Parts: sequence; C-alpha cells; structure tokens
Amino acid sequence: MDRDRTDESLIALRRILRATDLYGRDLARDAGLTAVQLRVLQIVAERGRCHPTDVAAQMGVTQATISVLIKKLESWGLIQREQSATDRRQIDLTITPAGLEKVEVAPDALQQRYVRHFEALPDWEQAMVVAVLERVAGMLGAGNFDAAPVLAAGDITRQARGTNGETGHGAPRNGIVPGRNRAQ
Amino acid sequence: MDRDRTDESLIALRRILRATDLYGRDLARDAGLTAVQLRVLQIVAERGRCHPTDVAAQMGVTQATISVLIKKLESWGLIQREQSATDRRQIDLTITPAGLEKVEVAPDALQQRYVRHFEALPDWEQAMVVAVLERVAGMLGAGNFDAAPVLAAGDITRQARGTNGETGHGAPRNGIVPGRNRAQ
DNA sequence: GTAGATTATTCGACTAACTAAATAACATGT
DNA sequence: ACATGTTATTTAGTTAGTCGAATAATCTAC
Repeated sequence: MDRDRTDESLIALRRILRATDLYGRDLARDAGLTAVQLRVLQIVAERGRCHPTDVAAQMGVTQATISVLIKKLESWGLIQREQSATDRRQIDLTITPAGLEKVEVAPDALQQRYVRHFEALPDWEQAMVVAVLERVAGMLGAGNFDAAPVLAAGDITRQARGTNGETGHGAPRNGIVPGRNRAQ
Repeated sequence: MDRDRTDESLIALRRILRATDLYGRDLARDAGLTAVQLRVLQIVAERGRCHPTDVAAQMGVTQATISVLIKKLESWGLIQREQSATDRRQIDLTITPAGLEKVEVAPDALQQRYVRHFEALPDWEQAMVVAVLERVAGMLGAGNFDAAPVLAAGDITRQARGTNGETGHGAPRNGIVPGRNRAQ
C-alpha cells in the first residue's frame, strides 16, 4: 500500500525536522546571538547585498523592526551598511567576514555528526542519499534560490570536516562580538 | 570523489532545512501562538504525560519560565495540568484535543505540497525515499524517541491528505484560543 | 521644480521570554 | 522525626522584538 509509504516518509521527514529544530534553537546561543538576529544574518548571507526592505519582507516584520536589528548587528561588525550608489535612499547590506563566520559556525554540531556517518557509507549508498535528498528538497519547494551567492559548498563544509577534532570551531571564533551567555 | 558527494548531500540537506525553517517561523503565527509556545506544545505532544522539569530541560530554560508558559497554554485549554499520583510535588502535563489540533495543523502547507509530489512518484522511488530518509534521520541522531505516543501516523497525515483542497485546515480550527494576530 | 511616493531611521509604548530569588508543598534518607 | 533535596509556582525586574507614527532624505512623474 502506498498509504503506508506516505506515512513512513512523512514520519522520517518529521524526525529530521525535529532533530534540526532542536539544534536550531541552540545554534543562536552558541553564536552568542538570539534566534532573530541569526536569522537576519542568514538572510543577508544568502542574498548578498540586499536592502532592509527585503529582509523585512522575508521575515514578515516592519522596516522599523529590521532597522534596530541591523543597527545592533552592524555595531558588532557582523554586517555592513553602506549607502546605495544607484538610489541614495537605500542602504546596501552585506555580511562581513565576522558575520559569515557566525553563520557558518552555526550548523557545526549537526553537520559533524552527519558527515561522520555519511562518509562511512558505502559508495552506492552515498549516491542514493544524495539523489533522494535532492529530490525531497525539490518536493518541498526549496529549489529556487540555488547557487547561493556567498555560502559556497567548500565554505560550508570546510570547518565541519577536517580530522582535527578538538577545536571544531576553527581558530579565532571571537571578535568584538557579544558574549555567549547574554545576547544584548 | 566522495568529497563532492558529502558536499552535495550537505547542500541538499541545507535546502530541506531552509524550506522547513521558513515555514516553521510562520507556523506559530498561523496557529495564533508564538514560536516558544508552539514548541512547548510540540514537546508535550511528543512526550505525552510529562513534567514541567522535562520541558524546561529540553528547551534549555528554567522552571520558572516554563511555569508561566504552561499557565497560559492551560488557560487557553491547549494542555492539561494535573497533580501526579505517584509524586504529588509533580504536575502531569498532557496535551488536550485542542492543543493537538494546533500541533497537527501546523505542518499543513509543507506537507500538502510534499505529499502531492511523493505520491506521484513511481513505486520503487517511494521505497527508496523512505529508506534514505530514515537513514538520514538516524545519522542526525533523531532516532531515539520513536513510536511517538500521541501523534500516530494516521493522525499526522489525515488532514494533509484528502483531495478536498479548499479547506486545508480541517473543519473547526477555532476554539476559545487567542487570535491569529496578536498572541498575548 | 513641485507633489507625491519610497526608503530608512528614530521614538514611544507594549508584549513575550527569561532569570534569580523567595516560597510552598512534598519526598527521602538516616 | 528531622534535615536535606526536589518540584512547581510566584514575584520583581531585565531584555529583545515588535509595531505605529513621526521624520528626514531621496526618487519619480508630471
């Protein structure tokens, strides 16, 4: 019966979402940010040079809200604000290296575990996993904004991989930015 | 090269997470709840008869925080508090039908799209998707609390399936509970 | 060039989430 | 029985996120 199949696949998908959700909540904390702040950062990282209006629209909040979030993130050196050349009312947002590091560091815990298991799979099974995941991503409608401008594949994984286990977070990992306890 | 494979699989996984994340933020709003409130509800739904301490631990907050969240959710009839029989300091939390409805309604938009595509797949491909998703869930460490006590498979999907497209949210969908605009 | 629309920011005010500390009720070990 | 630990709640106070309205700067049409 394919009714059972659909159920099974939904349950498995749910388990995946649940696992990532649990991490997701803690990720921001690990980065010393709130969930909302990290989200702004992620959006800017993905879009690469966008405007406050875009971010506000994508998050479903007003410009006023974004304005103060951006202000904080800029004061921490995580994103950069500069007046647009073409339309001087607008502000061009770009993510800084420090901000990019925050975004990249985030998925660490999840990825490390996953990558370890994945690379232990036999070759044919790896291929199958890739094929299916891409199919599922498509079925979820996640397909469009492919070719992420900033987060290239190598960048995403460079940290999570690498066999030097101890310092999973790369080297510096601390700039000016807030504490890991209280995200002002 | 299996380096490329790992990258590809991570990218696909990322796309899945991104898609669900975008929905995830809006889900709470659709339910007229905040993200945190919905999360409490989800945890109680999964665990089925648990204690505030458990929820607090899982969410990484203090008991005090949970206490007031639970109070609100109870006042809205979404969860039930009753003194434990075995240890009368403890409170047994259970989700109410109304609360369950909130949790189940949530993934609708996502699921409908997914299920539609999934059921259009040829048989062998459905089997493959199920197998891989379960493997991935295991690799992500999502494996343990299987056999969800409350959310049985049928319940999860009964709403999302069914070809009557228009009223995707089932019938009643509105009880006493807060508005969809401002989640007090 | 002037009128009207857009873009971003600031200000004031409100709510949700969170904590620490105090309290109350209950359990447990000795 | 008593001391100690656990569980949940309340209280008071902090912070972050959010909005609406007001403001300033700038673009666009006419």
